[in-house]
Amino acid sequence: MMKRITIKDLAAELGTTPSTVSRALADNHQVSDEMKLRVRELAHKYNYQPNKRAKSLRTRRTDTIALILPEINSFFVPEMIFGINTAAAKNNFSVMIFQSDNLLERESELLRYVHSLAVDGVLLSVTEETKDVAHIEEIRQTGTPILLIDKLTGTSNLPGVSINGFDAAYRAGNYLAEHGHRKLIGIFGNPSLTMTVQRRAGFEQSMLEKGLLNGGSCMIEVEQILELPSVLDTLLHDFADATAIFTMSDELMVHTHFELTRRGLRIPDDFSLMAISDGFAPYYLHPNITHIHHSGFEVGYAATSMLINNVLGKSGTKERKVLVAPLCQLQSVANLAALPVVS
Amino acid sequence: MMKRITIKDLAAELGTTPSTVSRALADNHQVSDEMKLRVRELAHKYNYQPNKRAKSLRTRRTDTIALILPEINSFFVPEMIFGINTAAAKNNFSVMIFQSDNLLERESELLRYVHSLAVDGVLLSVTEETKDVAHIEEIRQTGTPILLIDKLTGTSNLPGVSINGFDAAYRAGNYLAEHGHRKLIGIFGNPSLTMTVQRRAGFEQSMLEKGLLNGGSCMIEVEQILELPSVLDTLLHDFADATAIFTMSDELMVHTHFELTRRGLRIPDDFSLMAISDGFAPYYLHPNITHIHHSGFEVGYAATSMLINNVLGKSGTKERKVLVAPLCQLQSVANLAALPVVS
DNA sequence: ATCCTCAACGCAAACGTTTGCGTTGAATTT
DNA sequence: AAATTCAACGCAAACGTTTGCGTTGAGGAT
Repeated sequence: MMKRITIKDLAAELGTTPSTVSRALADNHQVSDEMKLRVRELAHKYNYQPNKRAKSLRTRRTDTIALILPEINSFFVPEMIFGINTAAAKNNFSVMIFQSDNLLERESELLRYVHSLAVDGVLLSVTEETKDVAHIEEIRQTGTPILLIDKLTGTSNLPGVSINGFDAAYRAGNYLAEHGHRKLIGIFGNPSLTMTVQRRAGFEQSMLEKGLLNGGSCMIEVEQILELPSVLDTLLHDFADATAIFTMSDELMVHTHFELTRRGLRIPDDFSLMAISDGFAPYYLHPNITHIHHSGFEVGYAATSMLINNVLGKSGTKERKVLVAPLCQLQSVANLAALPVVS
Repeated sequence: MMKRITIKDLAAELGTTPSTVSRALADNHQVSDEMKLRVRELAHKYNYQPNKRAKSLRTRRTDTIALILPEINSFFVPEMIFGINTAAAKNNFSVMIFQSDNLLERESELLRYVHSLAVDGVLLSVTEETKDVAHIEEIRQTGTPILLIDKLTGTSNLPGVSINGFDAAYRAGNYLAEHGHRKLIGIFGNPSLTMTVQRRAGFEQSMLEKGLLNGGSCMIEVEQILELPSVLDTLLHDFADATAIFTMSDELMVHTHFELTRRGLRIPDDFSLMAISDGFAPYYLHPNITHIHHSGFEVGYAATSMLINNVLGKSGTKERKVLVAPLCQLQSVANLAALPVVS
């Protein structure tokens, strides 16, 4: 177990001072080429690694951002982390990950905690409980940039990046309508999330414009995924003549897909299925699910780049950024419009 | 933008010194109850947050561990991160995440980098390229505990935690054999991974003991998931009378499931399907896939607990720990043994 | 010979904590 | 009354860096 070697050790062995060694390693013009060479050789010989903690104490920069998210699920989140990590790595930043477990209380704690960690910025995906943003503003006032990611607050107008949920659901509705589907079932998640509100609104707007709102279509929200089987039982009975189902998320999609095939219903023959999805699960299911691609990678990458630019002072924009999600046309939606219309 | 308030500021306002404030906040017996009260009140009034970087510089403890993994996929990894995070949070530790992109070169860089970050320990999931462990030992010699996680090295005997892949695959093979399957197809991943070697060996051992090795069964390795469709084409043709398929991972499982259903083959009527899985995807697919549950959460949690105990000096064990993966019996395996045996 | 310039380096403070040790004054003991 | 004890606090160094400024000496200009 070797002692960790410091700049002082190098200085002592070279018969110089820490300041010169520091400058030499930083390639400062104040030190001669000869000295730079000697320093570098010794540093390499001892495999010297600068202590970034000490450095950050002095420079007040840590090159670290914190990511706080409600939970780590298997759909959207991994890709988002991937995007965040690559953007961070590109800028030589590190990222620390924390979970709020969807609890406002824990979110507040973590915000204070990362502040004590003196990170350069924080990426925050708010919990379902987060309405008031006092705890966020509290940290923000200290000068630590905070950027909301994916899950934004509804009431406040804090800067953040996410996809345009309204638009995504709106275009999904249009796609179904344009493929001749007149009776739709829309399945949504927890209604207390702004994400749900927006997507539902977009879908509703589409149905309104296409004149599908009051003709055997329906929209429903399931808070717990466990409720889905029984909800679908009711739905498939009450709206048996619906031709297409839309789900606002991957989780709802895979479970809906499962429930349909479990009942022996075929996709897209008996029901068409469409979703807003991260873009992976659609390829695991048969037939591949037509979806609006909500890329976790892009959201993560864009948000992290913005935040770091903010930290580096390259950018002063503190706006909300919404990404548009492209449509990915696969095999789960039947084109009824191609058939002769029965009047 | 308020200046960050420090222990000095508190001391100045209270007419005392930083040392007393520090002790007061630490509830040290050397300071009077009255002073403690005054300090706490002021600290609360100003919402004082101690600077952990400064603290860690002095105490030589950062309460942070680093996690380095080859990639962030959607199957095993998210749950493992979840497990790591909860174990860390329980001990008031933070975790930083880095990706090596499955490159040995990058792994070395990251190892040096996290060392310069002065983390208290590191969780390392090695790349497929990692044979030599010099770069790992280099950091280890400095006193930073390193624990391998999930993906271990084959040659060296560095401490680590993972599941018993041999045993998992062995029991999967037994399960299939005991359910009357005599001709099996085993599908495995990249053969250069020790994980693959072990699982394959376990499956082979089972087939050997059950006498299935040379009777129309086969084992195959696919390096790239993209190869799977064509590989299955060949397999299903050459081994058309096989009754069960085993896949060593989630990724192989979902794609195999897809390829089967795409071809109109029914599970388990035409083929039984079994896998080693993280335990989520089996429930998305129909029918639910019988699997050996390789819990990412448990692996992550166990490893992190071990590492932190090591950091805290509570434990000196530097062994390898293998977890056993329980069998989860669902609907994808037909019981042929219940049928009368045709002689 | 004197002055100025400038390259190359050292000194020391600072970042915000923790902590060993010394100091103070009051209370207790003899 | 002198000595001892002890609670409560301050001093200063230290953790490993960075950085403003001062110092040194050599070389060139006058």
